[in-house]
Amino acid sequence: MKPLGDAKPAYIAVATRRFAMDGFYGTSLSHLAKDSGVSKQALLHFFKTKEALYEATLTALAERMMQDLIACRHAEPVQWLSDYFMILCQNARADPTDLRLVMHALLDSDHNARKWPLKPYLDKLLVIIAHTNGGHKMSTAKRINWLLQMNGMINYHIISHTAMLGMYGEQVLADTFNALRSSISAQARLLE
Amino acid sequence: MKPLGDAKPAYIAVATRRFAMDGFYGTSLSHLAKDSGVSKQALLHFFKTKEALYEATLTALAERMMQDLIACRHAEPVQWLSDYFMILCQNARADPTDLRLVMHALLDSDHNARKWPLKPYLDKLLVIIAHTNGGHKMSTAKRINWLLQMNGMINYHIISHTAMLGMYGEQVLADTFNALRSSISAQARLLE
DNA sequence: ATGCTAACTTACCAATCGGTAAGTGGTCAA
DNA sequence: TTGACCACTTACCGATTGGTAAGTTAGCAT
Repeated sequence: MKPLGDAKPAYIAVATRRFAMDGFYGTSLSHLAKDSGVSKQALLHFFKTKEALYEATLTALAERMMQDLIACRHAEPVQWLSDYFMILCQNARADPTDLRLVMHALLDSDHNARKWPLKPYLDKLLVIIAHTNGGHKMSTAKRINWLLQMNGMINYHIISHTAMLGMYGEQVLADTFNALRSSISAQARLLE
Repeated sequence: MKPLGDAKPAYIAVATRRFAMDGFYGTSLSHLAKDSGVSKQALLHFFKTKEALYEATLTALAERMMQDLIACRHAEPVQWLSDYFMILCQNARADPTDLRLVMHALLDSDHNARKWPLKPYLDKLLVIIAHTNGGHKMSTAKRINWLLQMNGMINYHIISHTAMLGMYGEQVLADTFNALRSSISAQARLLE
C-alpha cells in the first residue's frame, strides 16, 4: 500500500497525547485506533502489545526532551539551564502534553519495573549543572536535589493548572505563571 | 449483621491505597473487593458507583490533610508552615500514599470536572502565608506560587523516588532527601 | 413472634478490554 | 507474470469491566 512512509511516528504522536491525558490504564487500544483513523489491529501490527506502544511513546519523549535541551545549548552553563527551563516552561504552558506524560510515567514506575527512559536526559542535565560555578562544589545528591526542585516546581505548576483554574480564575493564574518564571530564574541563579 | 460499626472507613482506607498506587482507571472494583475481603457488591452497597467511592477517598484525603495542618499549629506562621511541610515530607517518605493520590487526582482533574476537594486546605495554607511578614506583602498570585513551589518540590521528590532509586541507588537518594529538607527550610525562610 | 432495616451474597448482564487468526489488496523486485 | 512482502482489515476470542436484580442473614424495636 503506502510506500515506506512509515506511519509509526503518527501513531506514536496520537498515543503520546492520549497517554499524557489519560495515563496507561485510562487509554485503550480502541481509543488510539479511532483517534488514528485505523483499526485496532493496525496498531498491533506495528507494536506487538499496548505496553510496547507505551514504551515507544516514552522513548520518543526522551529523545524529544534531549533534543530540546541540546537545542538551546549555551557556552555559559547557568545561562544554558536558565534558558532551557524557561523555554520548557513556556512550551509546557502552551501544550502540557509532554510534562503530563512524564508525570504519568513517574506514577506508574512503582509497580512497573520498566527502566526509566529519561536517564540520559537527566544525566546530561547533571553534567551541565556540574559545570556551573555553584554546582561544581555540590555533591551529587545536592545536584539531584536542585534538579528535582526545578522540575518539581515547573511540572507541578503545569499539572495543577486545570484544578487551579477552577479555583482561582484565569487572571490570578496568569500572574502565578509570571511568578513561576521569576522562581525559575532565582533557582538558576543559585548555581552562579 | 454488624451493629452500626460502619465499615465504610475501612473500605475507603483500602481504596485510598489502591487509587494512590494505580490511579482511578488502573483500579477495579474487584481488586478493591478482594483487598477488603468482601464481595464487589458490598462496596456498591455503600458507594453507588466506582466514581462515588473515588470521590469519598478524595474527600477523606482532604480532611486528613487539613487535620494534619491544624495539628501542628504554631503562633508564629513561618514556624507553622516550616514545621508542617517538614512533617509532611517525613510522613510522605515513610508512606507516599497520600501524595500519590493527590498527584493522580491532579492528573485526572483535566477531563474530570469534579470540584477540587482540597480547596479549603489550600485556602487555609494561603491564609497562613498571608499572616507571615514576607507573605503579607505578596500578591495572591505570589502566595500561590510559593505554595506550588513548596508542594511541587516535595511531591515531585516523593513521586520520583522509585525511578530515582533504580538510577542512582539508595545512598545518594538518602542524601538527596536531606538536601530536600534544607530546601524546605530555605523556602520557608523566604516568608520571614 | 413479627416485621423492618442494614449489611451483605450469589447470579447475572452487556460492554469493553488486550490480543490472535486469517485474510485482502497494493507495491515491487525478479 | 509471478510471488514475496507490507500495511492493513474483518472476524473472533476469553477475560474482565462497572453495574443490576434478587435474595439471605443478622440485629433490633415493637
